[in-house]
Amino acid sequence: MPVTAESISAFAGVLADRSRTAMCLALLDGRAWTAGELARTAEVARSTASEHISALLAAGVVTDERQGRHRYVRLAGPEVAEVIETLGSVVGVPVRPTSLRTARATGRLAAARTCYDHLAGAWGVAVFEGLTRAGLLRTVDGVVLTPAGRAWFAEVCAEPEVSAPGRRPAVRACLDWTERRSHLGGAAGAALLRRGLEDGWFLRDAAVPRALTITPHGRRTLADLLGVAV
DNA sequence: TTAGCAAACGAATTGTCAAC
DNA sequence: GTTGACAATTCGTTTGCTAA
Repeated sequence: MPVTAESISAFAGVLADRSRTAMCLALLDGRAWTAGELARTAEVARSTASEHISALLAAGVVTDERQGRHRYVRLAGPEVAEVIETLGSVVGVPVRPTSLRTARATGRLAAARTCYDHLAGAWGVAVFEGLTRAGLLRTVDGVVLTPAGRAWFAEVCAEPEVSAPGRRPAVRACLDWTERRSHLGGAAGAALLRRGLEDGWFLRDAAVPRALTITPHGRRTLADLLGVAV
């Protein structure tokens, strides 16, 4: 489909609403949410949420899947997640926390979080820079995986297809809205987060959606592999 | 001041699931 | 098969904002 002023403004127009943006921010965790969960997150009635979800579906921002009486909604893909994350970095004026709970949640998200299916926050940026320092990524004229980087991901993440030709780029520099620097997106970023969760480097924070906790084992592993410390 | 529009809400309806 | 609970959707109405 050709990119036109109309198609871009239609996409942006759908995001230009506080409730729909709140839903998209929740969906950045990469999970599928029910309409009811999204309604609670956006602090609107279920009926209103249903209308918003229809608008997001029509614009191609999200996809849905019906399972019984539930309707599961997720972001249409990592490209959409990166657009939202990048928007956040552009407008990311620091918000003064209104409570201790908000301050803690903001701090945890800034330290480490998921950006759809890859690692973001201070740890995400540190990993990106560690990969670059180690010569596994080259960041001149865009971001590419070096031959050493391909071998590294095949060994560490046990996923040789990270660099295989496909629809999704192997690596992407995704602008981090809290750090204002790049973290690792693309297939390699997703593989690294998957590996980290499977191996217990990171734990999902039950209290703060999208937030991740770096375990002592994760700190040691990332320090050994990439010389990364935050 | 008024008309038009978008967002939000609540009530009613529909569909699904689980227990009996 | 029936019934109650729950989730999602539709529809009509209200509210607030903006432009004329």
